[in-house]
Amino acid sequence: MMVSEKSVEKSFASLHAPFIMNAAEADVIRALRKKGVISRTGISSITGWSKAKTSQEIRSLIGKGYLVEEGEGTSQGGRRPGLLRINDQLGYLVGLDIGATSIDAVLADVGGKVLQRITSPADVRQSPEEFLSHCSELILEMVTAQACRHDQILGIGVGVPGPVDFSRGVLVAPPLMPGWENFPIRSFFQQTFPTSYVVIDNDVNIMAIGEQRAGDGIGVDHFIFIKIGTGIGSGIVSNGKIHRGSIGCAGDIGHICVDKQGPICRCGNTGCLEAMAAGPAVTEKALQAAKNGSSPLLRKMMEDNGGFLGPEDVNTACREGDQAALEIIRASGQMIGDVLASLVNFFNPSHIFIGGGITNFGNHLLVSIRRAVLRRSLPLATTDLSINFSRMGPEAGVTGAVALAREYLFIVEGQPTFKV
Amino acid sequence: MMVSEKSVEKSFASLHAPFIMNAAEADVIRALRKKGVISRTGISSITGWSKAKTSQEIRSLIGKGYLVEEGEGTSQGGRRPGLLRINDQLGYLVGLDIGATSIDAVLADVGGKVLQRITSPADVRQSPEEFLSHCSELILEMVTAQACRHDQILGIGVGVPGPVDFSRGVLVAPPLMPGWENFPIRSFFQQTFPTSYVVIDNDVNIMAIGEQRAGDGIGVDHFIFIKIGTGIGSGIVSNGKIHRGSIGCAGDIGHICVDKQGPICRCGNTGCLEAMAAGPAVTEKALQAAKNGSSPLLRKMMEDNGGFLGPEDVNTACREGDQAALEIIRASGQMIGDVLASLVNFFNPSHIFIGGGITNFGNHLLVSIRRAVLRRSLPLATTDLSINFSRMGPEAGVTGAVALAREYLFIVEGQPTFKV
DNA sequence: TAACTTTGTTCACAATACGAACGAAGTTAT
DNA sequence: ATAACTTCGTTCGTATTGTGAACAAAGTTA
Repeated sequence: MMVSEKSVEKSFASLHAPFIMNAAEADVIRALRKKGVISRTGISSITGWSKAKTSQEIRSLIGKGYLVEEGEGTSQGGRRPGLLRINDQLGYLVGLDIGATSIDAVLADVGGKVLQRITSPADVRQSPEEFLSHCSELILEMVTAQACRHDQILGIGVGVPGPVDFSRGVLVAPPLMPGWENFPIRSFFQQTFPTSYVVIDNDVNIMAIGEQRAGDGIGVDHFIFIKIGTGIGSGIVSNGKIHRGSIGCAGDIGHICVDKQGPICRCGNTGCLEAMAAGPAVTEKALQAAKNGSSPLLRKMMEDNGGFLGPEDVNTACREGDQAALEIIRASGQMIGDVLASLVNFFNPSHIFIGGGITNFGNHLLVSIRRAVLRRSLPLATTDLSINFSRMGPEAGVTGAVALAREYLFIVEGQPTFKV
Repeated sequence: MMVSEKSVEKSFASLHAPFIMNAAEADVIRALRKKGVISRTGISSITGWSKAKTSQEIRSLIGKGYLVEEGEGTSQGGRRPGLLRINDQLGYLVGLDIGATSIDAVLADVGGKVLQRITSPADVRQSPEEFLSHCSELILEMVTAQACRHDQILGIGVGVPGPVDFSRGVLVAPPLMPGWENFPIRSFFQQTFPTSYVVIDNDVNIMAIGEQRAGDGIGVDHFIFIKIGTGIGSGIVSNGKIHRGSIGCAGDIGHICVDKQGPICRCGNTGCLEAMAAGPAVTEKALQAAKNGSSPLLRKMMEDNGGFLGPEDVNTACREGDQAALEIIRASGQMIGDVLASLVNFFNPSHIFIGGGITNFGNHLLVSIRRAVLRRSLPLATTDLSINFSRMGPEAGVTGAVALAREYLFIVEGQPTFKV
């Protein structure tokens, strides 16, 4: 009686994160993470543990509900292997990508498979409480839609547009959202989702993580992810790990100076990359071209738009062969490329991924960036360098947020912050 | 008989690197590395192993000759602890810092204590065989002077002025020493010193390692070490580890563009930092000032020198209050600072250490660098940033080379490249 | 149908690591 | 000065951990 009651309690409790395990079990989980579906013998040969021990640990993990059997594989000339996988029904993960004007949220299973995605307009100038309550509602909306319980949310990964003290999980002097400084995002979410582990990171860092876990950055040790949109930022991966810097503001390349005689930036300095080459600068130049007559097409688009032009208008004009628009995009690409050239010399990455709203500017932008980098970097640093748009599109952020949360799903005895 | 013979053989063989040990023994060694001299109980509490097990492993390590007893410590209110330390007589390490015109070599014991240091002029344009033979002779000279055997050299750390493929231990497309490309430095040294493990790294990287292990960089996770001399280079530490980049040329900031209208650099581009702010540029500007009459003092020094001026002359002139010399140094500092400002935004280090020949230019240079960085970097990135000269002087390189070699002294069963 | 192969479990055994007890060496309180 | 406590390190019995060998299960191939 006693024993059976205890075991029932335990199997229920085990549905709540974090999942505690020993080192050998962690090896098994790691092997499963890598391979997805694999046999006991396969796990044994990956982990190095004997077949006997491996089998035993797997029995334990199945007992706890972490693993499930997934039918049988094909015979390799003998008995068919019994396949195993991590129990995706163990619970759910949430990824949040907080932008200045919108929230991107996904609900995924513990395997990282996205079940639902929501995008919602929002204003980051709201108070953190209001804004995050909105986020919680979005999560609960998905929870309801997917018919799961809110206490099955095991991890929440959050990307925010500002510098983050990663270990404390708070924003540090964020220019876009001053009221958020030191706001305890982690405990806010844990009030509503007490079963979940909450990780906060910079928005570009989570995009880089997304690229590293689910994009073309898999297996790449040194790369830079550039986000070009309203601002310009970057996520840095060094030796396979995110480089966040001393106080978490690494990658903030938007305010690198490209021209001391340039226009004044919102940061107060002159000639910042962001002020000269990001979205607003591009549309500003386009408006000038429309007004001063150098581009009749842009002028027409402006008039049709009621006096406004967006980045996508410049792109359209460029596609239709408008020289002024092309020149604006080229100039932007060259300035970005000049900055990247310095960073390539300094950091020697093997890949640069470019993402963010400006991505659909297409090849003209990419070509000018590449050309500038090739011209100004050391030949050695560029021989093995690829510069490309991220193929993950707008999903890089939330994908990375989920991947980040997923890292902290399991906890190993003795090791305070173990990542599987 | 058999047994005793065997054990003699074993204890002799154990004098040759690498020293193989199990995981628990490695924990003991690691604790000893950290504390230097420590009791058995102390090791037990650091490693987490029980007193019984710790004692046993220590007995084994003493038996192998890796550890020695170091008298007794002071009582903490009970029996006096028996102190232990790593056996410094185990063998010796060599650090080599190869410069364009000189070799800096040290012989150290396995504790890292420098026993002897030699500096010798050399020309890197020699063939690798000639040059490295010269290095070997220097090492043997020290070996003789210190009355140790050449087969007691257990590790050689080498810093070379060029990009290094660290895992293969060869230079990759080095501009200063084209004939060295892919030359097997490692096996060259192992012919003469078959008992030693040879590690090759970039010259600025080993300076950064020196700063990290024995200088003000101890415990600093993110820093940049800048070397300013004939050229300008940097060593990068991210998350406590050297960042070498995709092909090993990370940190090569000398060819970052500071002025597109600037003079032509030896790399072929225009306006590189190196061409505008490094040693040769400084002396060139000083010569101009001497010739065009804007500095009578420099003119006099030039004439006394037979038409030449060195960086130290500019420094002297500056100290004596010469305005032209001061302006030259300030301009150099500002350009370096402007580049560093970009790197600070990108990398967010907590420390920048400046070393190399130009270091003794003193405060004028440092102040202008700091001022430029503070003006052009994000305030957030500079709040916690310290920019200082390295206090290790010309010994940073060799110290780092020894530290690097020392990491590979012990090898743990199963783990291919374990660092203690 | 017999002879291999591969998978996974069982079980006895070896090794590993620990706790408790103890001896050794010192310090502090009375 | 002596008793009582502390700390250090070793010894030893024991519990735990992990393994290899044997075996059972399930299939494939000659």
